[in-house]
This record gives sequence, structure tokens and C-alpha cells, in this order.
Amino acid sequence: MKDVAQAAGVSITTVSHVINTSRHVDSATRARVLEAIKLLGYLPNSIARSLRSGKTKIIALIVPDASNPFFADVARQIENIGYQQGYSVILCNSDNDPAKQNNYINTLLAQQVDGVIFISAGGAPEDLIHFSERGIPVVVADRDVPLDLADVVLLDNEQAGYDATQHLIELGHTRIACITGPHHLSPSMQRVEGFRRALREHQIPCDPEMILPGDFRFRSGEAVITRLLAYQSPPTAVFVLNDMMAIGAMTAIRKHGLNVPADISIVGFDDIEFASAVTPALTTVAQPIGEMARHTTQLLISRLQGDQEDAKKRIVLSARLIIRDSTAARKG
Amino acid sequence: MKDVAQAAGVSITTVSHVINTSRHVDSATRARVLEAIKLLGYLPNSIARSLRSGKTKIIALIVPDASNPFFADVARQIENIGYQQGYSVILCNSDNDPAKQNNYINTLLAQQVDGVIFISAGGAPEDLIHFSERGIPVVVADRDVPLDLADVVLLDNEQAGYDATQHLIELGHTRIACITGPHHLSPSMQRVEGFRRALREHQIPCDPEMILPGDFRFRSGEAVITRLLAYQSPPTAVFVLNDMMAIGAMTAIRKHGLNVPADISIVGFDDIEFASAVTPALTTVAQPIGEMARHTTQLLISRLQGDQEDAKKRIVLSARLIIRDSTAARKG
DNA sequence: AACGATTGCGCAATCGTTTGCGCAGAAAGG
DNA sequence: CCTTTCTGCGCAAACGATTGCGCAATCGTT
Repeated sequence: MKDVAQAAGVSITTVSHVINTSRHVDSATRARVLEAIKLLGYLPNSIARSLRSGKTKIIALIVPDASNPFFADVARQIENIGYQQGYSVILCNSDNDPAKQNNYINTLLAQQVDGVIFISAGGAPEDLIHFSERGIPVVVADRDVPLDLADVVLLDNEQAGYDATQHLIELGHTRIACITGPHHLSPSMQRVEGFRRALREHQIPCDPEMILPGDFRFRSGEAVITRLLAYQSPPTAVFVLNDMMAIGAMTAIRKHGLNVPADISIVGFDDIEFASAVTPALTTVAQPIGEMARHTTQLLISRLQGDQEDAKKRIVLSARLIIRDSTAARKG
Repeated sequence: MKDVAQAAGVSITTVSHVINTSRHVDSATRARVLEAIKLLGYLPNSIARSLRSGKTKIIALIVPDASNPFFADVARQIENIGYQQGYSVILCNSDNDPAKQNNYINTLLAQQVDGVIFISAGGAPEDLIHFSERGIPVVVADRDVPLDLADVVLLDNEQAGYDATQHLIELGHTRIACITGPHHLSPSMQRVEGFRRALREHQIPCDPEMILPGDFRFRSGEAVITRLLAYQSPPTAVFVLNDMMAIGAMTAIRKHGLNVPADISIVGFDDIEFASAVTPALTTVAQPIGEMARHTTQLLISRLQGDQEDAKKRIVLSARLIIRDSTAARKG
């Protein structure tokens, strides 16, 4: 910048004002400065800028598992929107590990990010309050956390669970299992509640053996369905709380010589791209990822731009059941 | 920091030295300072640090499509390794768009990242030279670029293409198609060359109609295979240059009432997690993602730690064919 | 007791920007 | 021709850390 100033024969003050159009500069001078900038290939140092302004134009996105297509997609969309609004997004992978998650939170604090979008790996991430303490806005997405200090964007998981289950019931199934996620995650719990409510409303007894936890990853879908199939009277339909596990389950079912949906119906959750690619195409509950990403980012950015409203906002979106080929009427 | 100094009754100089253990401090004093730090919840401002030191401890990773499981996985692993070494990784999605890619490069320059790992979206990203100009090390991974200014970590794509094709030939196929990626990407080109060499060495004529380009995404696998199936004498085997398209192709094949591998054999590329999940399980060429991530990150970090060696390093890794159920001997 | 070495710490400059304040010269008004 | 108002720009103080230099007190020697 000094060099630019010298080359243009002005002070660095003027250079700064040219760059930011923060006050009037004679057009001849401006031209000289601009030329010097091109010539020297000058780029403003955003570190110094941030130091001065207290703003970094960086928002952090913390996700539990970036290689899960669902989160990958969320991340991509948030990044896109942020990018359009002039924010860089730094992606942090907590690896489903609350400790790593806390580490990241502290790094990000030191890094002076302007805002945070947080998808919890579980636990009550107490370090989040440090953000509030420092006036850094946080938006919690997808998974609720037991702390009331951030805006939240969630899916109506209970209703979604209900809808999926009802679909199976309407197909005549009564022995319906559910492969859940980890107990401590709010979406998993709520989908299970919807599952239970549907059974209850149709007077179908709910056998606790039929509700088994997985970890949202492919392998655990295989593992859990194998246990279910070993039951004396195995389920004729399974509601699996995400697509990764659902696809794992379908793979395992085939290995056991059974057929989807003839012998057993499967409903997944998320509607990842592969859901329509597997055979049979997976009936699943589609999350409005785009909407979610949009609301989340927008909420954060409006806070960044000075929305001081005290009340924490809470946005709840609806899911949509997509019926494909992995569900069918009960045999016989 | 000022507050900490005051609370501990010392100068900020001493506080700094306590934090960085950059010179001896009396243990009593040190204790007072540490206590003040805890008490005030002080965290060093890394912006200011970076400004002073010229180091940000941030490395950027530019990928063409973060929602492609292959890149998602690469990203996750690189992030992990970087994290362990004390670097934050900022993930930039170029969306296969050279313009966006260049934009990012410039943002990153302004952001003063310490180093860059670059997986090209194609084009000759001339702006990359700005990094060299400023002494910022760059490592190019996966896709070669026509500029000689960075270390490179690549797969031996030619050999991998050869191996995949040979597998099909050994199964008795002679009408073998190839669904490629965009022409301007080096991995795509090289795999095709391996494909050609295998045909040549086995005296199988190479019909140009049998080599059709896709864009590495799911949909284009469906689209291209559909064209191939419409041929008067369609292929009995197809080498698809990535798994996303391969799975798309299998889906489409089924829709056409044909069977994999009975009617047509498919070989994919990447060995993403889903490759083993689909039915039939996909025969594919596994890229050593872990090794690639490790080499790439290590190379970059050693440059960051002052490896001034002029010669650009070039690491070439080998792929491994994984035979599953999507390939079979030619009928009849 | 005197002097050099050592230990323990603070001053102030610096990194590259932004920005409040103020100063010169030109235009406008009387 | 002397004020007053603009117009166009520069000075220097921040932002929050790191670090070369140097000063005072203590210790060890002779």
C-alpha cells in the first residue's frame, strides 16, 4: 500500500479512500491510484483490515461429518450463499466428537470469525456461550442444542417421523421397526416420537425391541437390520432415520436373500442423491436442504448486519415424503 | 491482553512471553499471569498475531465439487491432518467454475493463507502464479495443471485406466465403451489413454463412437449410457471414469430392462463408499485417498516449514482394481 | 567492597490498514 | 480584496499482538 501511494504520488490515506470509496477523491488522482494498484498487483491485506475493523467477513460452519452427503450438501449450499454475500465460509468437521468440537469452537474464537453456523455433534457444547459473551452471533441448525442462546433452524422431525410411519401403516404393515440415530441427537429422538405417535393413533402396539439405535452411518444400517432379521417374528417394514443407514440396510437385506420391498419395506430419511439411484429406489423423507441453508445463512447474516432483536428466532421447516420403490403393501 | 497484564500487575510484554514461553519468566509471575488469563477468559487474537508474524496458520483447499463423495472424503482427510498439525483448513468450492475458482484464489491471496492445496476445476488457472510471486506454497493434487509452479500429487491414471480395461478384456469383452469426464481434465484424459493402450495391446479396434464424455456427475452417467444403449451394436462392457456416473449408468441400464453384469459389465472409478452398497456391488478402481491426502498435506506443510528446495516434487500414486459384482464374463 | 554476570522484566517500534481531525488552496459571496 | 465555504488531501492514532534493546536488581567472585 505504501508502494502504491508512492507510485501514485499520494498518501496512503488517499489510497485507502480510493479502494473503499470512503470519501471523495479527485478523478485524476483516483485514476493514478488505480493504475498504480494494477501495476503493482496490489491486494489489500485482509488481516490488517480485520484487525482494524474488528470484522473478518468469515463465518464458520461446524458440521459433525462432512463426508455424509447430507451435510456435504448443506455445507455446499451455505458456502454458496455466503460467498454471494461476500463471506468466506470455513468448514469445520467435528467428526462427531464433542471434544474436537470444543477445540474448534476455541480456535474459531481466537480466529475472530464474525459468526457461526452450528450443527451439533451432540453434547451440550457449553463453549458456545463464549460466542454470545463476545457478541458473536450463532445459528444452530438441524440439531437442537439444550442452550438458549442462538437462533435455530430445524426440521419438524416429529411430523416427518409420523408421516413416514403412517405411509407404512397405510400399506398394511403392523410389524414396523425403526432404526434410529444416537439417542442424544434431537432429530433422532423427535423422529422416533413421530413414529410412536403414528403407531399409537392406529392402535398398533409398540414393541420396544423394534426400536434399535444406529449411528447414522452406512455400516450401522447393515449391522442393525441384521439383528432385526434375526428376530423370531421380524418386521415387515422398517423406518430408518437416515438414507445412509437405509441403503446399508437394503444391502444387508439382499445378502440375507430377502427382497425389498416384497419381503420388507424400507423408508429412509434425507433424500440424498443416491436415494433415487439405488435399486429399488428408496422411499424417503426429503429434507428441504436448500431452504434450510437459505434460512440459516440469512438469519446469521442479518444478525451480522446488526439485527439486535433480543428474542431468539426459531424456524421450523417441513419435510416431504417421497414415495419410490422400496415400500409396498404388506404381503398376504 | 492489556487487562490481563493489569490484573497480573505486569506488562503486556510479560504476558506475551508467558503465553508463548518465548523467554524466561519467574514462576510466581507466570502463575499470576496464567491465573489472570483463566479469570478473564482471555484468548489471544490470532488476527493480530498473524499481522505481526505474517503467518496465519491457515491453509486453503480448493476443490471442484465438495458434494462429490470423492472430494468430500479427500477434504475430510486433509482437514484432519491439517488440524493435527495445528493448521485450520478453509474449504473452497469452485463448483467446477473457473471464474469462481479465480475469485477464490484472489480472496485467499488477500486473506494471507499460508499455503494452498489445489484441485483444479480445469482451465489454466493463471492466477495461481500470484501465490508463487508472494512465496505462498501451492500443492496441486489429483488434477494436473499446465503450469509448472507447484508440487504435484497425482494418481497414475494411465495405468489405472489400463488395468480396468484389461480386466474387461480378460472377461472376454471386445465391445467396450468408455464414459469419460470433461476433456480438459488430466485424469480423464489419462485414463482414456490407458483404456486405448489396453485395447491396442490386445488388438481390439477402438471405435471412437464408444468413447463419450460425461461431466462426472450422477445424471450424466444416466444420460450417456442411454446413448450407448441406443447403438445398433451396443457395448457389452463399459469403463466409466468415476463411480457417480457408473452408478447413474447402472440405474439407467436397469430402467432399460437390462441387467448388470449379465447383459453389460460396468467398471467404475474412485471406490466411494456407495460403490460397495449398490446392487450389484460395483467393480471399480480404488484411489488411495488416504495416501493422497497424507502426501499432499505433508508436502505442503514441509514447504511451510521452510523446505526451500527448488525442484518441484512430483508424487505419483498407484490405483488398485477392486473386483466386485458388476463385471462378468461376456455372454455366449 | 567492588565489579561483572545473570536474572527478570518493561519500553516502544512494528505489522498494514482505517479514520477523525485539520490544513491548504480554490471557488463563491459581499 | 477580504471573508466564507468547498474541495481535495495528509498526519497520526488506533487495532492487538511480538520482539530487539536496555535497565534494575540480585548473585557470585575475588
